Amino acid sequence: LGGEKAGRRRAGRPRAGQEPLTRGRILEAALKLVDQEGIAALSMRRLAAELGVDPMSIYHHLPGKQAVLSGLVKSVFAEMRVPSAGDKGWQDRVRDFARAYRDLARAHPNLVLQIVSDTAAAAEAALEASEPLYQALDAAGFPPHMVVRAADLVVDHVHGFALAWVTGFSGRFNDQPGMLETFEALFERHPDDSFPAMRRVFGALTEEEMHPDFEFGLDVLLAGLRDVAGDHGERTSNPR
Amino acid sequence: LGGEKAGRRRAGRPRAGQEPLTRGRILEAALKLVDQEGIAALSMRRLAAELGVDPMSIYHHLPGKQAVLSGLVKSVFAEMRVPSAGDKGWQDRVRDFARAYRDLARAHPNLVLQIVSDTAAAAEAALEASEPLYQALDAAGFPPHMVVRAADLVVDHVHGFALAWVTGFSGRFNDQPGMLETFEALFERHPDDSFPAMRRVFGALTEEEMHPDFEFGLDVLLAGLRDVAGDHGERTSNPR
DNA sequence: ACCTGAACACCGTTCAAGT
DNA sequence: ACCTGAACACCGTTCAAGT
Repeated sequence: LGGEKAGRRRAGRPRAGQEPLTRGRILEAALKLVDQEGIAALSMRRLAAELGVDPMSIYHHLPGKQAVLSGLVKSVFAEMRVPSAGDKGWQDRVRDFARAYRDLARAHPNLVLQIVSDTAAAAEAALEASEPLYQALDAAGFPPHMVVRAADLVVDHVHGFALAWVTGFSGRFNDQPGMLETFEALFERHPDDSFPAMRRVFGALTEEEMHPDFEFGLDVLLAGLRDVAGDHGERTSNPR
Repeated sequence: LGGEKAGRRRAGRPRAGQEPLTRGRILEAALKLVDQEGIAALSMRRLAAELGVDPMSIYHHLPGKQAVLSGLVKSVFAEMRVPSAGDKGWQDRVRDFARAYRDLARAHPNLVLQIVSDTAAAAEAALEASEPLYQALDAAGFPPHMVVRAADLVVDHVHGFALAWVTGFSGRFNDQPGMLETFEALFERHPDDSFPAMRRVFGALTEEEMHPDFEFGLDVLLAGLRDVAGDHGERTSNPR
């Protein structure tokens, strides 16, 4: 059950024919492992086996497991591409950013927990990725303190959504057959007069209407920002 | 470095004088351990040592480590208290829920990652806790499909905020001296013409204005919900 | 019934050694 | 310089045994 990769190698420099171990090759293998088998499958020993190498060899390129995880977060952030602004209005640009970030999470579901929790690692990479968001909010004419808060809000929302999505489909919550049934089963184990609002709401819903809706969240956030900007914001520019 | 708790015990029933091991005592000790030393400190062996018991004894009350973690999530949810509705309007009731949920996260920072990611465990406990939120949104006159989406939105936002808060202060991000300095240090390692919007925004900010603001997020969300309700919602009731 | 102890199959990482 | 192997101090969990 190791990997069909390679037999034991001899100590010393790599021989002429074989490609040497590098940070890049290690992270590539680690990402593949995490994407395919989940974060729990990533151990230094397993990773080494996958690379056909002694576990300790990895430590010459990355200082430890934490560094492997951080490296993974950085490399997926580096992949993130926000569509160029063009002549779009600030709201569409905020949407573009939020969707690009969501897509990053969607591309690596097994890494989402790491992405949203390892801010230290994400900080530098996220800096690069966040500039378009700050440009959009700045272009909207919000004052600086509102720009940061609005940016936090958008990012927090993507995090919350990604988390719900990822735990939903690995747990049994957003599963194919039956979030509604899950709820009804829960209701049945409680007195009839408990949870009146939830019973009423879920009772009136189809399975499809249960699915989380990323765009709805964006609509609400943007409408809210327009509104609140009026109070605190002294909006100045960009009619579009 | 174990714990100053107890020496080895003998096999067999607990003696008359000592309190027997129970699910409750185990979870209590586990929560204390997690609160004080973090989630990484929670191992079955360490937990057993803390209880003065053989590691395997725990398995007679909880089927495994996953069950301990789920039990922890459930017990903190059980502590959650949302202020009663009184004659407050739906928006204040949504605020009450969101604040209560945030406070739960704030009370157990080391458990936040577990809370936001273990939806399976949270489902039942969260059901109980979420009824006030559904009542508020239902009372607002939103149609059922909007109630679930609005509820998801509020919960996702609290999750995102809690995550940012918890990783902020355990990493070095929201740290006492200097989020702003951290950013400036990052900027200095990049070309002068990079990140124009972020440089402008952060340049105009005081340290205090950097701090995340939970209430701002709530303001935006509620304003957005009022707005969007007008489009899709056929609001019917509760002028207040 | 409830608790224990040895054992199994793993971990991450240090350190001294090989080439 | 780069890789290795044994060793250390941990893990979660199974299983047979104690009282």
